[in-house]
Amino acid sequence: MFDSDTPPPSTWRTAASGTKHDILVAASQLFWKQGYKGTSTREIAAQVGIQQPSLFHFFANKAAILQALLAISLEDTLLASDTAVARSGSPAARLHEYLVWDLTEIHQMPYVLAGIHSVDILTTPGFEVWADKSRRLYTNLRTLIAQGVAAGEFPEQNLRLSQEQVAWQVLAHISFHAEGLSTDPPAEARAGADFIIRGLGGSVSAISQ
Amino acid sequence: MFDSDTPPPSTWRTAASGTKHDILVAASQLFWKQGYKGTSTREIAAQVGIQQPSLFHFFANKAAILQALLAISLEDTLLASDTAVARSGSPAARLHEYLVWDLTEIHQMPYVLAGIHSVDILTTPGFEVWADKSRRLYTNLRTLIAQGVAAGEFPEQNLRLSQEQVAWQVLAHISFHAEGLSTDPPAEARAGADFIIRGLGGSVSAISQ
DNA sequence: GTCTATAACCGGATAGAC
DNA sequence: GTCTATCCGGTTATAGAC
Repeated sequence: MFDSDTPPPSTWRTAASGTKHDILVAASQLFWKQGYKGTSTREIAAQVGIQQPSLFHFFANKAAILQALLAISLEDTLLASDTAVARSGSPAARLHEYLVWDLTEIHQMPYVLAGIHSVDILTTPGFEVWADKSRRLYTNLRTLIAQGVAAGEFPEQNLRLSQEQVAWQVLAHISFHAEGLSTDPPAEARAGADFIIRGLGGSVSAISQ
Repeated sequence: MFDSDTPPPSTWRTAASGTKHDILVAASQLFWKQGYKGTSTREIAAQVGIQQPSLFHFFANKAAILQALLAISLEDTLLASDTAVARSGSPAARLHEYLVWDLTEIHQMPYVLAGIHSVDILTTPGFEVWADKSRRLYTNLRTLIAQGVAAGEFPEQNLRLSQEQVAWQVLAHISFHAEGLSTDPPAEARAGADFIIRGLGGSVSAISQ
């Protein structure tokens, strides 16, 4: 996906310790299990081992925690998908490579970045930036699939449905990982990318690893 | 999936009108968009056009609304998956047939049955019945895939991961339908089932429709 | 940077009239 | 069957001490 000298900026690797980091990890797990609105700031604080008002020393309000997680979830991912769209060569191979990268990230990061992309969150006033990034990410997915169709690697299909299918496959992996079911992350990332390429009607064996 | 003289019992078709039905439709849409905890009984009532306390004439409490939706979501589906597992013949064909039936139901029913199977709901005290049905449904999915592997229709794979992939594909279709993006439900149900069979490593063309 | 105390608000649910 | 009025517990956020 990236040349060895140009890795993607890793937002979450830079803040890998400290109370602020602990809050984000705890919040992401609780948002995944219970949803954003369903998680109280008391629960987050309890998980971290501090009192509820202490959260507001690190984040202005509850929504700021959510926005930090959206940044981690969307910024690198959008960048990587931009790169995948712009590059030349087999679209199916580029999509596969992007997916392996994304699913590998999911297995490596301490956050559980599901439950923060729901309809109501992205339509909340003040979240237009994230709604826009989310929309651009999904547009990139459709573009990659369309390129694959044009190249004869995928059959004709409903691009909007295919986009939804790909996006929800990623959520399947987040959930699988968060439930502690992962035993061989690289193998599972590959299995996830393979599943999607095959599902879209492509051939995995045609992609040179 | 079923002989023409033995259709599955349709829990949701029997209560297709009235205020109680309207409450379930409104609640399912809001639970999908905002989650169970994130949806207030006042919002549900407003959507139906009644005052909040009037809800409690039809349902003992908020959880009873959720349980009614879980019944609609799980009972027929579990029954259909039991049948798919028990029948003889090609496992891939039986899985495909079950998926087409399930995805077609999703497109026909007035409810949006996502957002009610989250971890925290199924682990709530008093919800053991639904947790059990959910577990049995997922076991059936794994069994069908394992049968397909044994029959040589699918390659060896991580059954737990495959189960997760199949389950989340169904959620992709619920979301696609709920967003009003559906234009040709039968075609989309088939496309969804095909995607999964191919994703699992099976051949769609080998399945006689 | 973390705490206690508390303000202001919103949640589910009940009582009882009509 | 639907309403108004209301209780009570939980929620976010602030004030201010240490």
